[in-house]
Amino acid sequence: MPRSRGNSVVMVDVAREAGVSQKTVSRVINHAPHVRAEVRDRVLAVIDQLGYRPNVAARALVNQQRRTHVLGVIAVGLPLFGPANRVFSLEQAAREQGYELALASLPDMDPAGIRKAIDGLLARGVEGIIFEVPNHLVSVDESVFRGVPIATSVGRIPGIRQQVVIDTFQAEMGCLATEHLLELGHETVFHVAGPEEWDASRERRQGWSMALAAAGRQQPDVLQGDWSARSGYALGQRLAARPEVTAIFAANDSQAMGVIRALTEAGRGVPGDVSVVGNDDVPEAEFLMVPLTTLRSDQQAISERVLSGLVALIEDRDPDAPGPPIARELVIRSSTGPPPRRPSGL
Amino acid sequence: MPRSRGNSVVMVDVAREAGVSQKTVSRVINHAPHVRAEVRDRVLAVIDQLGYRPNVAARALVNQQRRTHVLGVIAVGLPLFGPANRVFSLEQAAREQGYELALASLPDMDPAGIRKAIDGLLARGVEGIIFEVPNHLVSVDESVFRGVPIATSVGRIPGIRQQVVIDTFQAEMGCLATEHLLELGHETVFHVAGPEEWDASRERRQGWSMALAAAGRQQPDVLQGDWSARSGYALGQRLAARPEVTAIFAANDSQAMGVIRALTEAGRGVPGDVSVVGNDDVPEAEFLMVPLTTLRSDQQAISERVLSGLVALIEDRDPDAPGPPIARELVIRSSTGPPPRRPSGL
DNA sequence: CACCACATTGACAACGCAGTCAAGGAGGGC
DNA sequence: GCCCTCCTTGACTGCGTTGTCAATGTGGTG
Repeated sequence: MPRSRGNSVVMVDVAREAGVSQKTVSRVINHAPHVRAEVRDRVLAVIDQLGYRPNVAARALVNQQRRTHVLGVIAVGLPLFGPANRVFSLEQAAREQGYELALASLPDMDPAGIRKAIDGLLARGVEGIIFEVPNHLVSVDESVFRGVPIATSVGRIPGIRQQVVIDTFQAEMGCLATEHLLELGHETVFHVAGPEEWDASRERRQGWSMALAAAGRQQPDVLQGDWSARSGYALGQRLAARPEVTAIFAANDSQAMGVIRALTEAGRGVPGDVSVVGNDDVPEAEFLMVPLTTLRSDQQAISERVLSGLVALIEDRDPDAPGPPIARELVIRSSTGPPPRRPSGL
Repeated sequence: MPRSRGNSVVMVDVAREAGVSQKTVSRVINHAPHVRAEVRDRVLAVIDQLGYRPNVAARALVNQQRRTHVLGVIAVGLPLFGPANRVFSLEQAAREQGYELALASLPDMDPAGIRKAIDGLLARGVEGIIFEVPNHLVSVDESVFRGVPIATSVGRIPGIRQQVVIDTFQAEMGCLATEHLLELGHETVFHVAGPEEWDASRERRQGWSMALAAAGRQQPDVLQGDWSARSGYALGQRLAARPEVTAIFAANDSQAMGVIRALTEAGRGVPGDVSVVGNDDVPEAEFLMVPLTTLRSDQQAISERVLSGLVALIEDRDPDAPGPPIARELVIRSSTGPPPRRPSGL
């Protein structure tokens, strides 16, 4: 019976050993004033000796879910580079601000699953929720949040009051990519999009669309993928068959890789015949056989702002304090260049 | 003052509304027997109507940290594909078994950081810890675990009793890759390794070494990288300069990508002049310009076994129950082939 | 009809901790 | 030297839940 009373060292044990009352131990633990230095040291020594650890459950209970210093994260698509990286940088940012993260990872955006995840997080006493669900229109009723503030980097979720939204400039990314290709002299730019239900995908597409419109170019039909290299490959095969295609903006680097593979396979060189831009700047992008031109944004800054916004909301401060600027840039490598000369005059 | 008493619906509220005692509500919640169906339904209706949610803190408190159904995960290197994928599949496996995960993500293997992470997890009342720290010899004293069982897929951590270890056959992976290249006719196989301090890296290297020894081949010096494509590229450049290199086993797919880039850049074709094998089978591997021959193992099965082993330990059952077999296989694509003909006779 | 067994329900205690309030002691001003 | 103040400390209580045990009701058996 191993779990008999394993770590049963509780405050009273420390108190008895140190010859003080339980309350005094509590005071020492919480750095409360009015404890003689000598007593404090003695108590601390006993704590160390006995290996005492406060029981969070009791603490949370008495504190009436006031300060658990735990923030919840609801993440979808963790195997993807973007979300995984986001969670990682959030964790770092949280640690810096003295918070811990409770992660609920979901395979998809099923509303029932999301509701259950929120319930679970709330049950664990999180003070706020970082809602990394890729679609801000997913149907969650305000009531499921029970007044706990939330932060998101996708878009304002309708009907939720306690909410801070950090703009990640996805549309601008699409714009930057498209402008770069147009500046190189391409007639127009084709787009291999991510899944329609992801905000980031839709916004990047809008940016692409706006840039084309601003330049007065015709807007080709969009090819819709699912972030995967596989989908990029399949869509790339279709584009490779169309001679008028000379420039492609893929919504992420994985898709861009698949597109490049398909083009190469079909005998169309990159960037000689077709230019390709990705998005994310995955660590491998620089070291592919044809180094990928792509878009990068400062994930660490985004996470810091998401986090400080949420903490501000929790602590009743102004959630819109500036925070670090979010850098974003086009990284030009080898997969983009001027369009090929027209085969026959003009 | 938004955080006044947000979700103050507690059991007594439900009890009062339903006209029963608080204890009866408790029974309904916990599916305890001896509650009349009619009463149960009435209570459930009130719970739904009032939006009551049990307070975990109180629950955990009274249960003496016995059953929180939360498992801790200590993960290092989350931005890497392997660890991120592992956490994801662990989360799924946990959900299936009725557990939740509390994640502590660490940037490195600093022992102080690990100790702090364990403390934090323990403080949150986890019943077990999945120790996804890539080196099993990292110095953690048994006492910091306070009797909580741990599971790991790296290797038995010395001095810890309550422990279940799942073998992930890393050495076999190295073996398979090397044998494949030897069978193709290569004289020997060069190895671009991962960081020395990662168990997985050392084991893959051992497998490579054993396969070479078994075939009676000479064992080239190892080039040590850090999992990144960048390091693969740097090391690949050195290998590209040596004409005797015709086969390379890279410890993961990212490094393999970098190696292939370096080789190509130096004018050595893959697989025409040099064959390259990776490890992990990242989703992009199939869709690179030269589709990567690589090794794949069944992450889902590994996670299931890690989890069920840990749960068995927690529930005092046999932790070595079989569980699903862990499939691992060589995926042969285009980056490997027979060695080139010797330039001059023999 | 008496009695027993068992289903159903509730009153009360306890979990580990921090808040409240009061008691004791030391120090300073008159 | 007296009184007031403030520092230090401890006894007691309550947070929301479940375990224990007793009380009540219900039905079946002899």
